[in-house]
Amino acid sequence: MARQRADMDTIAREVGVSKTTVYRALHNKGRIHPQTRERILQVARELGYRPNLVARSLRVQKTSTVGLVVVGLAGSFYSHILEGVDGVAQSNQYGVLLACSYGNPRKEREIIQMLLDKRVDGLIVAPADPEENREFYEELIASQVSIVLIDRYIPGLPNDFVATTNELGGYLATRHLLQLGRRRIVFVSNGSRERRATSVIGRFEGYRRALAECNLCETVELGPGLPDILPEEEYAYSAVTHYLQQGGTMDGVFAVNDDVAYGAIRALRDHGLRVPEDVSVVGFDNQDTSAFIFPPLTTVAQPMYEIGRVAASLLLERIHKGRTAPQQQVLLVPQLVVRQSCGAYLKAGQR
Amino acid sequence: MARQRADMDTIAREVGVSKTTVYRALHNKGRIHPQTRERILQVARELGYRPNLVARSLRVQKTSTVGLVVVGLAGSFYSHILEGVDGVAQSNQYGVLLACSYGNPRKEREIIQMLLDKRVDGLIVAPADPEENREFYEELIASQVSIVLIDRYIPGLPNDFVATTNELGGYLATRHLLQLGRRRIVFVSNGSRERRATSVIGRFEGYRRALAECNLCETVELGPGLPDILPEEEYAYSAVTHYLQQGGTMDGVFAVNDDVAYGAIRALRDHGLRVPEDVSVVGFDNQDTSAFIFPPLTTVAQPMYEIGRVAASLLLERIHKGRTAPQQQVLLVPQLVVRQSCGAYLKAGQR
DNA sequence: ATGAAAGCGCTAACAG
DNA sequence: CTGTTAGCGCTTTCAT
Repeated sequence: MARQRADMDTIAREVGVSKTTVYRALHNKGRIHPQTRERILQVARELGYRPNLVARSLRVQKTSTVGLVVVGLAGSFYSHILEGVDGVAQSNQYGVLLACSYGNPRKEREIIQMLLDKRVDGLIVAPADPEENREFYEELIASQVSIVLIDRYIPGLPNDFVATTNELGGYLATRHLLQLGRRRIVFVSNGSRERRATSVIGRFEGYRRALAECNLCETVELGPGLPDILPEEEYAYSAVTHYLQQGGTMDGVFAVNDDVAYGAIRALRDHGLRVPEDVSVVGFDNQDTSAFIFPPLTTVAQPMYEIGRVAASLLLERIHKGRTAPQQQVLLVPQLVVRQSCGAYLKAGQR
Repeated sequence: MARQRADMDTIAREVGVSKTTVYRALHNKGRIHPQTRERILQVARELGYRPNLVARSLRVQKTSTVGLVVVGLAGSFYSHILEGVDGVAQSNQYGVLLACSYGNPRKEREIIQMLLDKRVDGLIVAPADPEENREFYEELIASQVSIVLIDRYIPGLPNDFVATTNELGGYLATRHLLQLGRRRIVFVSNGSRERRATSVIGRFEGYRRALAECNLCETVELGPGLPDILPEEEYAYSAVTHYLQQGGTMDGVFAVNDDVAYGAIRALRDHGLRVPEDVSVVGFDNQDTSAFIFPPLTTVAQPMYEIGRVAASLLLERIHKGRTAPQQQVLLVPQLVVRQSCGAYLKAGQR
């Protein structure tokens, strides 16, 4: 809190009017003599007056600040969401208080508590776990905290949230592999905590549905049971390697996200398998650099910037309308981005 | 600002003591009868009391919040810095108000003004331009605002900042290319605004110095003069393509950052040149996925998380000590990460 | 058209 | 060991 600048009282004294009049001039509210107004504005400028927003916040019981809690910043995933939120916030004169839970539910609670103590007007959060903080969130909602969940949700919780239809994404990815003639398609996931996220569950369900449509009822999942190591790329590498060494076979991989896909591809290669000739791989998220890896990754793109934008808009709406507005659960549709890792072009004879 | 919860007055009334006593109990300060204390704490818990940090901020003239202004969130670059800042902030009970300037100096000023109006205790900013806001920053510093610049600085400004020794990075990258026998090495940059950033200038100087050491005095820069298009990868693609089409030649590329390197590599390939056989490429930043692109990118790694961490620590120090502490300009040393795009392994016969 | 006064919820100096 | 009082800088009601 640097430079002790002039406050409204100083201006009032300087001009010889009351604080109230200064207020009216500054906000152009109520009747005020144009000349008085001008004089006040003039002096305010000379003194370099700047409103003290914390004083205002205390008075009006509103901070014009939202809290944003994400699981992690690594990868381009939350970066884009952040940009979306930032955009809406800036154009509505809101501030964004950001903090990272690093996937830790306890830390998530502490962060939210802190944000609430700072009296943010609302919260956007990507919850680390669908169950562990359920009660906590129920209480928040019961006590009228404006909150919108993103990316993952907490089943049964009556709140706003916005995410991708992960089930559809998983379906599209898997169907694409099936259409390329792949029949032994494995699902590669990413650590036990993440595995419980609704986003991941959705992707898996889509995978299962696509298989079922081809009368393939056996799902194979690589990952569960392994120690949770990071980064996810390493986790996937060891999951796939382990499976291959046990004699497991596959001709298609649906990776729960692009990082996992990178790890899977490396494992496949190190095992002497070619991608996409021997095994087709599809990822999820369309990370910024997935177009540049080798082979360029076929993946499911989520409209991440849009998720941030919509979440922020929804939150502001909720803040303004309070409980009156109905809960909204916005699902954005993902898109399959076909590149080389699945072999579609190979198959099409374009190679 | 949801749920109107109990305040200190409510507790005081409930327990039958004064607000001051409640204060003492809550903060465990001054003499207070253990029993009174217990009773107060008990009631506070029952009422779900939570301190109102905005009221406290107003009173103590300190918000325990820092502002963080970055130029963009795309790519993993600022993500890691953000994590570093977030880490330090969290462990010191500070909040982080984040906003993005998108490289626009005017927006940068507006954001900072807003953060200052919100009375952040200090600022961490990656300035969009080294000149356009010079006066603005001079005024900030003159009015005692605690501020630490990151990544780029404003020459001649007496303030704290932390960045990488970009000159050294540029030197290491270029020397590596020279040691591989490359002699016609071009520098590929990224748009006119970015080109003015001190970080970019430093990299170029390092490039020049390395060349000079080999008695190569001709520097070749690709990019200047072209229309500023985004993403940078596209910009680099067209810069390199353009040069090649004009009959330009090269056997080495030092790209100002990894995104630019990706674009350069693609342009080279599309022109029938092989990387690294015909042209060696080195990037800068060591983006998360640079290990996965094809060929894996040789690049200069900046300790980004560390930059964020140090910047935040420095800022907190500055906030606490005010003007007394001397200005610190911390430079962190970058490291060359040798992968495949330069052909080092090729050369070493390890292929 | 302007002003007086109260109060948001907390901290802190001072008094007892 | 506890209470009284003032005040951070602003907004807002009520009065003039």
